[in-house]
Amino acid sequence: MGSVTNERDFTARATIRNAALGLFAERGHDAVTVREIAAAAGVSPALVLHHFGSKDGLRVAVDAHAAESLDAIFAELGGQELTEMLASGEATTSVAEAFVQVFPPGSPLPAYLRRLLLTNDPAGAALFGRWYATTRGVLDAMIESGVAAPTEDPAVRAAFLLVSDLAVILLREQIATAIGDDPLTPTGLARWAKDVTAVYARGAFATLEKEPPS
Amino acid sequence: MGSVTNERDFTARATIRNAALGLFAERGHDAVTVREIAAAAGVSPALVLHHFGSKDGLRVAVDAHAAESLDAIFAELGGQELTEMLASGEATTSVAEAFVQVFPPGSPLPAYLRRLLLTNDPAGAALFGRWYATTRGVLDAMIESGVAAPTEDPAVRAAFLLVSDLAVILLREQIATAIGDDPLTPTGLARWAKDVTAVYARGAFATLEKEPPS
DNA sequence: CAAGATACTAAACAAATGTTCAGTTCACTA
DNA sequence: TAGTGAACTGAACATTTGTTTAGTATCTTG
Repeated sequence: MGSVTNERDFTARATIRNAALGLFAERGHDAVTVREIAAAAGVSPALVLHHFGSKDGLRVAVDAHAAESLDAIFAELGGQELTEMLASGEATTSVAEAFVQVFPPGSPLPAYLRRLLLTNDPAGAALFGRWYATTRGVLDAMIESGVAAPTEDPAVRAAFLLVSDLAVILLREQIATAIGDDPLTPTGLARWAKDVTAVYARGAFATLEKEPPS
Repeated sequence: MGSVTNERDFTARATIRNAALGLFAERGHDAVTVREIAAAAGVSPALVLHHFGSKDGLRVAVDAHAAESLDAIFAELGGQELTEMLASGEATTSVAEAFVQVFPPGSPLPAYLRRLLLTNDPAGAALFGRWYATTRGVLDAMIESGVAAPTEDPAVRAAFLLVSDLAVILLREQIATAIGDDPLTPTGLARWAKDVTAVYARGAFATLEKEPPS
């Protein structure tokens, strides 16, 4: 339970939590009132407090729910697909790609992930910590199997790869206006992944050792 | 005027604006009250409204001031230093590096840049737009002069380079706990820049043409 | 120096906010 | 069926919020 694509929980508690997730993601915790959440969920403001104790309790519940959903996506990357990817040699270890494949277009989770990582609350820090550990493990495995290039500082390398990937989600809107495609759509992601893969494969500086063939 | 390192404006208006800048950066616009800003600036709450009309007017003024300071930093990168960098071949076109060199350790501007880029207000979008245009120009110049590798999609390439750089500032705290060094200190940045430069120079995947020696 | 504007404050106000409480409906079970 | 507890609501409460207003000090300028 807890998947985002098929949400089968229609209890009032879940409805409230989902309404809060959407509003929190769009406008931030402090800018959203309990009354707005209640109205969006179609219940009375008192019921929100009845189920979650306080507005902050609701925030904690939404954080946990969002973190669980987000972890489910990331787990796919670090888990099963790693073997396939190592075998095929394809580099599809991208959080952004997983987002596009799993989430419906209007999902509030990308925007909520943004809030989660930017507000200094422990839920965001814990999420990043787990994702970093997974990234580090994948990177080590890739290096050992000869897919990824070795590096003197694998801690920084793993952080750079993760962070560059998350930046697509964090700066989604800005990237969209800059390149003319939303990077969290199949079309935009295809453009993005192609060029980023080129950088990861050959770098971004002109190769000084070899002269370019043309 | 408007530099951050030497702030010579000691008028009450500037004091209030700077106090608001710090509080906004640390806790977000909505979580900070006019009374807190007034207390931090050592003035009465009414004076805040007297100078800026409303709390939202203060936010706009702080946004403009922060954007001006941030633009001043970025302008150095895209402007004068570009020529030197192209001549020397060194790759120091990093916003993060400029931050470390220019800002005092406890500067609120990195955190405020974070808020600026995450809240969908026009000031952040405009800032990113300017920086993207500059990055794009620098990239084109680097490609033409043979420093940077050509790419089929320079719009995406420029966005990726800018966004990967900004991510260091956006995810500063998370990176710090992950790698054990604050990337916005000279020590941490040195580690970061070294490995990122390696990726930009040689990529992150193992080169497939040559078999690994082991 | 006179006077007008500007900087500044204390106090109060109206609206909004999180929260509480008494009471009602509903579901399940003994 | 009677009853017990949970789900749920409407209304009120206390506090906090941004803002206003009236008045005082301070500075500038003729």
